[in-house]
Order: sequence, then C-alpha cells, then structure tokens
Amino acid sequence: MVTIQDVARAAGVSAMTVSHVINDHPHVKTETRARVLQAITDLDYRVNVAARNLRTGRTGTIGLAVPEVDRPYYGQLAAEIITAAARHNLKVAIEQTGASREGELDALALSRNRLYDGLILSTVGLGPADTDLLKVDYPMVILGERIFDGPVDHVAMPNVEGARAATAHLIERGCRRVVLIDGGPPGDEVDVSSLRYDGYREALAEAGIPLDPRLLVHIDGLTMEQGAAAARRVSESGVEFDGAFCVTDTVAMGALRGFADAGVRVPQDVKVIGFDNIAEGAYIVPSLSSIDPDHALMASTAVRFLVGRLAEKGKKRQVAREFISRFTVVARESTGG
Amino acid sequence: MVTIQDVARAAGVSAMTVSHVINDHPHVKTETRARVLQAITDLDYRVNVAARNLRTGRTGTIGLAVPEVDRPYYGQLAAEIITAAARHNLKVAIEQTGASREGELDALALSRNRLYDGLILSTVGLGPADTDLLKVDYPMVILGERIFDGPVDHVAMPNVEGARAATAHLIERGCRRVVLIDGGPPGDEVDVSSLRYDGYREALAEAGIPLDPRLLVHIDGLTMEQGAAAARRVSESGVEFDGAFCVTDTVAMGALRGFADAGVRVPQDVKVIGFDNIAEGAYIVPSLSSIDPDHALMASTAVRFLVGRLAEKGKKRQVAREFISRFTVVARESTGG
DNA sequence: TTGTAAGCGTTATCAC
DNA sequence: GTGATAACGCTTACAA
Repeated sequence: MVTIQDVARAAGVSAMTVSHVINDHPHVKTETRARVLQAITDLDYRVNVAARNLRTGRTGTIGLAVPEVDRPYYGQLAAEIITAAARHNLKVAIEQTGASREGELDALALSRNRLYDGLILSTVGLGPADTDLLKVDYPMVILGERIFDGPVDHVAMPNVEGARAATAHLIERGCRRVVLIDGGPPGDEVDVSSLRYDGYREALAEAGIPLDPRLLVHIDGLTMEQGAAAARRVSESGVEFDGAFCVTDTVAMGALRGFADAGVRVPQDVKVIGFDNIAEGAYIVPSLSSIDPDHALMASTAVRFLVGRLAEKGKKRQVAREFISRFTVVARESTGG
Repeated sequence: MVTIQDVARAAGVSAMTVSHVINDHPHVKTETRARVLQAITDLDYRVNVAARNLRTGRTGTIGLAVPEVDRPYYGQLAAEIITAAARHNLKVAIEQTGASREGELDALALSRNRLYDGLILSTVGLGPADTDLLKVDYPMVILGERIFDGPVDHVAMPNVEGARAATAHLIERGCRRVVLIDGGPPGDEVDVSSLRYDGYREALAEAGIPLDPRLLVHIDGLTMEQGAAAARRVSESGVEFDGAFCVTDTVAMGALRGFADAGVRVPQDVKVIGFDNIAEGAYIVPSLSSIDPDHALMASTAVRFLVGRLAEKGKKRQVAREFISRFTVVARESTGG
C-alpha cells in the first residue's frame, strides 16, 4: 500500500508538504507542487480515508436510511439524494431499515459509529413519542412525516394538503364514492396513512360528501401485492364506489391490477389516483394520476440542511428547521386524462 | 466523544480489556466482562469505526456500484445484496456509476481509498478491452456481463440462453415476426444488448425463421421512455410483426405503453416478453412475461465470492471464479398467459 | 487473565 | 514555504 510517506520520499519532500498539496493548501511553491503531483501519479497514491477520518473526524460520506431500496419511490429518492450530495462532494451510503421502528433505531445507533458525517433518515416507524431518541449528537435530517416539535431538521411532504388535492381531483372528475386504500386505521402515530387520511376526510367534507366507513380499505403494508388484494376485496364487497385514492403510487399500481382482475375498468368504472408520482406511473396502462411532491426539491433541501449542520462544527447550533415541499396534481389516464 | 479509554477508566480496567470484551475474545473473567459491559452501557460508548479500520484494515462495509439505483432492476438487486451481505455482518454502500464507462472507472478508483473492504461492480460500460483495469489489489466481484478471461470473480446472467428462451417462447406462442428492441447495433463490446441479440438470433435460426433487419429496433438507453418510443416507431413503420422481445423489463414496460399509444393490442396483436423479471412485471396490465435470472441467487453468490476473497488475506489468491446463474421463463398475460 | 508499548496513515500546530 | 512532532482511537504482539 502506497502511503503519504512513500510519496514524500519519491518527491524529496516531507509528508506534510504532500498533505498540503493534497488538500489544496496555499503556500506551496508551484514547482514543489508539481513534483509532488508527479510522484502521486507515478506511485498511484490514494489517500487512506480511514486515517484522514480518524484525524479530522470527517468521512466525506453521509448515511441515507430508507425503508426499502427496491420500492420505486425510495429508489428514486435515493437517486436524487445521491445527485444532490455529489454536488457537495459527499458520498452516500444507503441503509435499509425494513420500514420498522427497530430498523430506524438501528440506523440512528449505527451512525454513532462515526462512519458517516451525518444521516438522512426517512422515517415511517418513528413517531412523536420517539422525539427524545432523535436528540443525537451528530448532524441529522428527518425526511418524511412531520414529527411535532422534533429537535432535528425536517423535510416533509405536504401530506395532508396533497391528499386533499388528490381526493378533490377525483371529486372534480365526478366521483362521489371514493375508496381510500391506506395503511391501517389511524392510530396515534403521525404516519403517512393517517396524515393522508386526514386530507381525504377534509376533501370529502369540503364537498359535502359524508364519509362512508365501508369505503376505507386498510392494508398491512404499502406494497403492490396489498394494493391488488385491497382492490379485489372492495370490488367483490358489493359496496358501490366510483373513485379510489391510494396512499402511495406503489399501492395504486397494485390496485390497478386488482381492479383489472375484478373486471372493474379504470377510469370508466372507477377513477384512481396515487401519491408520490413515481416514474413508472407515466408509462403503465392506464397511466397513473398522482400527487407529485417534487422529490428533487426535497432531496436537495435535505442535503442542504445536512450540509449546513456539517458546517456548524464549533459554532453554536442553529434551531431546527422545517421544510414542507410543494406539490402538483398530475392528471393522467387513470382519472380520465 | 466517549472513547475506549473512558470506558476503561469507568470500569477500572485497561483499554485492552475493554477491547477484548468488545471483540468477544475469550480469557476475560465473567465478572470483569460484566463490569466493562456496564460501563459501555452507562457511557453509551460506540466503537470508532475509523480508528478500528485504520488498525485492522477492515471497514465492515462493501461497496456496490450500479448504473442507477432508481431503475427497478438495480433497486431490487441492491436490496438482495444488502440482505445477503447482512448475513455476513457486512454493510453495503451504494455508488451510482451512471451506466457509463467513466462512472465505472471512478468506482474502481474510489474503492482504492480503502473505504470499503471490497467492491461488487455491476458493469455495463466496461468491456473485454478493459480487462487490465480490473486487476485491482482489493477484493472485487463483477456482476453482469461476461468479461472474457477476466482476472476477477464474476457472476453473470445467462444472457444468451435466456434471450434464446425468451424468443423461443414467443415462437412457441405462434409468433413468426419477432421485433427485438435492444440497446444498439452489436459492437465489439460484450454488453447486454449484443449478448441477448445473439440469443435472439439463435432462437430464430433454430426455428428456421430468417432474420429480418427491419425488425431490429435500436434504442439509446435502456429506459421506459426509449422503450415506448421504439414501440411507437415500429408500430408506425408499416413493418409487420406479431411479437416483441425487449432487452430488459424496463424497456418492455415502456414498450407496452408505446404499443397502447399506437393502438396495438397486447397480447392479441403482439406478444411481448422482457428480461429480468422485475417485481412490477407481475402487477402491470397486461402482466409482463419475462426471463427470471434468479436475482437472489446471483446476489448471494456475488456476496459469497467477495466474502471468500476477504478471507484470503495472507494466503495466496485463488484463481478467478465464474458463476452463471440459472433462469426460468415466466409466462404471463403479455404472451397470452 | 490482564496490561504495556507500539503503530496503523493522516493532519493540526507551530517552529524554522 | 516547508517540516518535526504529536495525536486521532483502536488493536496486535507480547509481557506480566
């Protein structure tokens, strides 16, 4: 392994001078710099990041903890974050939490191992009750649901507003009996499902449509499989409906399949809208209407918040910031174009 | 920051004893161990991975370089690899190469920074000409196309055989004029497209069907967008066809949209099959027939190869191994069920 | 069974 | 402009 000492010897300087060159410090004679760079090239020297990290406390890598990388939404989010982080010369290591509270706590603990300079945590399992656990001593940004009065920076989706707009969009298109396929009965957790359920309720109330509990379909996990099963179930239940708001696009893709299985036509018999605007939605048949929360903006904001924290170092810490993304309604074939 | 010294002081032992406890070394009195563990809990001590890494040369993290994490295929592959790596107590850091030769070379170089113990590189841009570049001095496994006589371990898909089976499946279902949507004219690179083109040709030859160049549709990138455009193009070209083999499922999903746009019905007018068996394929309408290369097996094999290399340390290096995965044809609605 | 000493490769500090 | 020294937190080798 080639070390900084080897380079120094080859260039006829001290290790410190090599270090100065590597780190772009001023006050190095142009000629010396050239000699050092030449030696670095000749020997194919690479800095040992671990050693640098030990000395500086920085790794140049941030952690990104998401429920599952194979769900399109998180894959697309991860890609955006990698892109945004690269602009700050940061690398991203992705952790999977398995969408569980335990997995998210693990991610919190792991980052204490100082492998990463900071952590972007996409929560689904942690709730307001876990506020204390978020008081970590390293830079962190929460990406996801709103945690009331959380002590950390927070980038959230416009969940309630987006869900209200999605439901209102269905109503505008003539739906009066809108099924909600979501992740379970509202509990005390502030999770995606209950927030989006709030939006759904608000939109119905605004339109003067009474909420019919038989139109609330709860599923166990936000997967295509569960979405498909839910759509089949409601189709065979005998309950009348003419619209469906699915809590995520992944669930909606499953629901489209479930309706097809049940012989229910989209959008003629039922209009369907999801939430997230994943890339696949524009290509499936029928293409999927959705709420687009501007992932790129969320990703770049999360990274910007984290970079801000990284820079705080000695200075006193700023108060926790919150950013709620904007959204647009994307009308496609599944709601009639 | 709590260090091993702090723990030692609190437990009334030396740092070495703490180290022994942390690393599960035997020869520590039960009572001493308990005292140390108590101190660790009390102080909320975490090992500094960078320091350990500097000393041991191990990080406990492997790198995974894939073209793009937001393509379903790679997302699902990454999830499998994370799962397989976790069984060996290894974490996975994901890099994006952007599907370019440069990006892949960057990934190769980055791992020299010793951030990772080893690298799983999913190649699409590197070819046999780059064999020399793969002679790196750290554990590496190539995941993807076959690189002739490569000097590294290699886990490959059954590209030619799978493509042949996919095409044969269309022929079995009655297709005689099978469109191939692939990534470009076969060059000297051994890439997915040219390998799968070989399989396509073989299947046609076996069935005694002459190859019609007008049925070869080349696209610029293996995306849904390109797939959709290709399907529209061939539909409007006036060329007759009754089947389509798309080089990946992502391209096939795009093609399904393109055919729908052009008023071509699947599977009545054209039967469509992809390659990769991504999860979405089972849910879209019509569901997508595909070649399943057993991702889980590929992922676990890649990790196993890498773990084997990690263990080599002092011993002499074994010869490079090669594993070609098996495959199955998954017949769904897009080829008539 | 526990502890001492040394060093992994780098950089902050400060002297020259 | 350049370099000597020490230190980051940990573990290997060996001593007690």
